[in-house]
Amino acid sequence: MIKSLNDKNKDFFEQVYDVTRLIPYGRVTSYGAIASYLGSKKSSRMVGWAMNAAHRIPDVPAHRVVNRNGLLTGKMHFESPDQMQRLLEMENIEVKGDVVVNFKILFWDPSKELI
DNA sequence: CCATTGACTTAAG
DNA sequence: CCTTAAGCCAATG
Repeated sequence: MIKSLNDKNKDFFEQVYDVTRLIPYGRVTSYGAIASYLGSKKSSRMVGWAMNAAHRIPDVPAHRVVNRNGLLTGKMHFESPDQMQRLLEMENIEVKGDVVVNFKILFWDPSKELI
């Protein structure tokens, strides 16, 4: 152990990354759903913050995480504002007016679909 | 150390 | 439909 990163540093964030990686292709979920699955539904803000920090992690499909209305609230934080929508459309997810069409059908709830 | 902000959500008016 | 307010908690100034 040379650098010894803080062991506790990977509590909430790491779990968020894990769940996010498990989102199936062509499906989406919400910050609240992830937060709820991890225990605190009201910590959805932290999920958003985790996504912000997830930029350094290539395996985390942050574009599959939207808010509870299917709105692409985090699109501003991508390389370009239209990148998020583009990535979604690339997975056959239709986006209209920054909102995921059929969001409620494409919605992937970790606490229900993930065991 | 205190204040503000934010990729959120829910409730109330 | 729009505005406040509250709850949550890390990061930033």
